[in-house]
This record gives sequence, structure tokens and C-alpha cells, in this order.
Amino acid sequence: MSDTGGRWALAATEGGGARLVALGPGGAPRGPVVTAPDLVTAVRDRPHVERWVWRSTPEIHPRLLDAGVRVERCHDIEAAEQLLLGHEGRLGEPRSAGAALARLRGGPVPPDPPPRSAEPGAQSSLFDPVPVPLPLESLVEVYGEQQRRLDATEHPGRMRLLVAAESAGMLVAGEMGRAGLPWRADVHRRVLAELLGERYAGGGEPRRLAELADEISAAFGRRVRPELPAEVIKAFARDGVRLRSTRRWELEEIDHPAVAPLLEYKRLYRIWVAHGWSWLQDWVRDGRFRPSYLPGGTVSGRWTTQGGGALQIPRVIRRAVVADDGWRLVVADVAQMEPRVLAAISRDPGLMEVAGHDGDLYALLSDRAFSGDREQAKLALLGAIYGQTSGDGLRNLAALRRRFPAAVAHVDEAARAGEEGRLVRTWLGRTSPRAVGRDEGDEAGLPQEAPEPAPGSGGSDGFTPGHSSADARARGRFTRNFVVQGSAADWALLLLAALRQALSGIRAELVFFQHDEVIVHCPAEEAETVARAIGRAAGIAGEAAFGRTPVRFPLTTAVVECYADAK
DNA sequence: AGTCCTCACCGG
DNA sequence: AACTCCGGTGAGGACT
Repeated sequence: MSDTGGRWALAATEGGGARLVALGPGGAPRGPVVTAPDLVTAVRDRPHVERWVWRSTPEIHPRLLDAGVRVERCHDIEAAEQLLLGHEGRLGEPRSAGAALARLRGGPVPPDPPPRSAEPGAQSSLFDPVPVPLPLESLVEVYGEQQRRLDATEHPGRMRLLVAAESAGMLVAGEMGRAGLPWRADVHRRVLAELLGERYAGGGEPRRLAELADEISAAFGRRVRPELPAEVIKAFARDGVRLRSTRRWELEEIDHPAVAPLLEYKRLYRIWVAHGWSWLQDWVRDGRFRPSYLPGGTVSGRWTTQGGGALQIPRVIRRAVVADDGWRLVVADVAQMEPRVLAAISRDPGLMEVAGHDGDLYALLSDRAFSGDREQAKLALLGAIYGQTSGDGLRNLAALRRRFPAAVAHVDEAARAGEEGRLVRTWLGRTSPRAVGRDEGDEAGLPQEAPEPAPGSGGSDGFTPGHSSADARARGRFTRNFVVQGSAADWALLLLAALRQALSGIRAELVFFQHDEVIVHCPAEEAETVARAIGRAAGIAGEAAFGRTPVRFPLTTAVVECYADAK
């Protein structure tokens, strides 16, 4: 092996420099500490390093991206700390490298800095308050301890994979935020004009919304502001219609001339406030929408974004997502991801057989257990995953349980764990938080294994094990869903990591990721290569995550110029 | 004036 | 047919 290969630890120093050292097995230094005046050069000069160990990807990675330096892999100490704390049932304790060091040495543990507020166009975290610089020696110490803690987890191999995948996700997030989603502001403006009409100079509602508001007022015979639910409910009450809320499905039930314009108003109002002209102004620059992605932003491991609503782009607005001239968008999403994941994690033979085909999973499922009724089969399975408490899904659960006992038992056991106050884990080991809203307070000293009463705030009196309080049942639905949704997130993370590897060396760029869907922007001539690479990455992810199972993760892939044409 | 909560929507 | 899981976003309004 080359002298520069293997793992290296790197710590940033004041003024753009770095100190770094090669690591041996177990994470101990196996060479002299190098002091480099320039961090970027130090990394660029060591292309054979297999994994960089650093405090936090947002601290280091943006500088490398600025200089066009790509790294193969990293170990993000703070991301790893978060996962390890979770596995240890200590989610909510400070996750910074400094906090990890303090716990290790027994000093006072500094609280984490408050999360950054959404800032349109903010590139990475350059403006974050950077905590005290952590010396290389401290970093290596924390890393070594993390290795020991990884060895102590329930499934060390899986947990190591999770930490590696989360770290890869941090790299992908940085690169994707940098690349940006191709966005045609002119197309977006045209769509807005078609839907909403002109804007008035005063900055108030656009024409179409004003017209609808007038129609609504006319239907009530008095001035009603449709964006205020309380006012709408009162107006209906005067006309003898009682409403609990102004939610769409509730309005759809009633017969009143104001309903039709009101529903249209709500649809358009939503687009105006969430993805209208001011959004465009704030978030689109130089033909790109650049959200800031946060891997593991939710407890289940799904990503979130900070600002910009990148994970809720309405379908009509997708018309503005257009590839550059001569380029294409390769849009791929997994078909029926959650039932396939349930098959893989429960190892239910019948469900694995059904999930072992690329075709419509629900159709196959209905052939096997529901005498051909696809909708019933789908509702039953989703009901089992979501913990449905009523309706058709529940009725058909019995049939599901007969045919796929291990699958149903798997989610039932997760629900029972939640109800009893126990923790549950995804397949790779991401762990549920102990209880709702326990992110501060004086919980220290509570026994690990004892169910924990909810902290005093919030009007909830917690739950009592063995009694099925509403809180306990809600907790059960959460943990039931967590094992499936979270394991799906495990898989998706591995897909991203594999795809990132596959795209290195060509011009294609990952530009979007949303739970079960990726978009790659590439020259037209690379589109077929990219489409095949995504399919291969899905297979690699399935086997890496869940081992050898018959379960397949087929992708629906489209090569398009406009995102809106993908479905 | 700033903070927190609720509502309602979007999307998976 | 009912509205169960997860989260982000903005506006309004109650509160300090």
C-alpha cells in the first residue's frame, strides 16, 4: 500500500492551514504529524487517502469544493457522534466533537450551538459560528473512542456501514447543494402568470386571488378574507353550516356556493406564498436552485433542507426544472420502496418472494393474498406500516397476517416496543429517540432501561407502561413506522453513496435527492450511462444494506429535459 | 418588537 | 374511505 493511503485524520487550524496524521488499525496515529500551511493543498497532495477523518464535513468540505478537490470518503466525527449517541439511548446530548471530548475526559460538556436559521442562498456553513478549534490530537482521541463504541454496538458491521454512509451523505449533500438544481426563472414566472395572473404594484394578492376572494365574499354576501380560517368558519356558521376546520376534505363535503372558489383560492394561495415570486427572488440565482441539505435531519434518517422547501416542490412548479442546452435530467425513483424494505428487514419468506420481482408489487400481493384486489392489498400493507387504526386497511390486516406473518409480526413488535417505552432501530442501527420532546431538562440519572415519563412540559402526563394510554399508542405508531421508514432511509443513503462513486470521472452531477428519488444532470450523451449506473447502484445498495436477499429495488427511470415530464 | 403556537398546505 | 406515519413552510395571532 502506498504510504499516503489508508485513513488520515485532519484538523483545520487558524488561517486556512491544517495538521494531519496517518492512522493505523484501531485509529491510532502511525506516523508523524504533518503541519500544512494550506488545508486544500494538503488534501489535494494526498489523492490516495482512502478515508479522511475530520470533525465535521460542513467545516472542511466547502473549501475543498471551492478548489475543485474531490475526496473519496470521510468519517464525519460529529455525524458519527450523533448516530452513536442515538444507539446508546442518549439522543439529545450535545453531539459536537468538543462535547464528545469532554465526555471522554470527564470535563464540563459544552452545549451545541443553536441550529442555523434558514438563509436564502447561504453557501454551506461558512458563516456558522465555529466552535473552539479542536487540536488534531483531540480529534484522534475522539475517533479512537468512537471506534471502540462502534465495536460495542449490537451489530458493529452494520453500524460502521451506517456511519460510513452518513458521512458519504454529508459529502453528497455538500456537492449537491453546490451544483444546484437547474432552474429556469423565466419558465417559473410564466407558470405563475398563468396560474395567478398579474401582480399588482402594491405587493398585495395577484389578480386571480383577488378575483377569487371577491367571488367568495359575494357567495357569503359579505366581506370574508379566505386566508383566515376563523373568519371562514364564522361565515359558514352564519349560513347554517357547521365546520370543525376549513381543511379541504371537510369543505368538499358541504354544499355551498363559496366552496368551489374557496378550494381554488387555497390551492393558488399556497403556490403564491410557498413558491411564488418572492421565493424565486430569494432562492434562484444564475439558473440554479441551491437548497442546503441536511442528511439525517429527521430522526428516521431522512434528509431535510434548510429553507427553500426543496423537498416539497409542487408538481406544477416542476416545469421550471429544465436541463441546460444539450444536457438531460435523469430522474429515477424506487417503486414501492417501503413494502420492499419491510420484506428485507422482516425476512418474511412470502413477502420476500413478492418483493423479488421488478413488477407492480401490490398487484402481485393481491394475487397472493387478496384475490386480485390491488387497492385492498395496498391499503392493508400501508395500514400495517403506518399503524392504521380504522377503515379498510384494518379489516384486511387479518388476511395480510395469515399470508405474511413474519412481516406483520415485525412491525407489531416495533409498535409494542414503542408502547413499552423501549427503543427501536433501523436495520443498520439508527435508533429512535427515547420519547417525544426530550431534548433538554434534567433527565440525567434516569435509568437506561426504565420507561421514561415525558418531561413535564406540554400538558402531557406521559404514559404508563402496560396501560394503553393515547400517548403510548401514538408512540407505538411512531416506532412501527420508524423501523420501515428509517431502514428505507438507510437504503437510500447507500444508493447515494454508490451513485456518487459511479459518477466520479464523468461530467454528470447529482442535483436532487428526495427520500426515494434522485435527479442527475448530465450531457445528453452520458444519459444512458447514468441511467444504468443508477440501476446498478440500487442493486449494490440493496445487498450492502440488507445482505443477500431475493428482494429487488427496481427503479423507474426517465431521461427528460424537463422534470415535469418525468411522470 | 420578538417568540412561540396553530393552522393549512405540500410532499414522501 | 378516511385522514393513520414523517417533516418544511408561511401567515396570523396570542403572548411576553
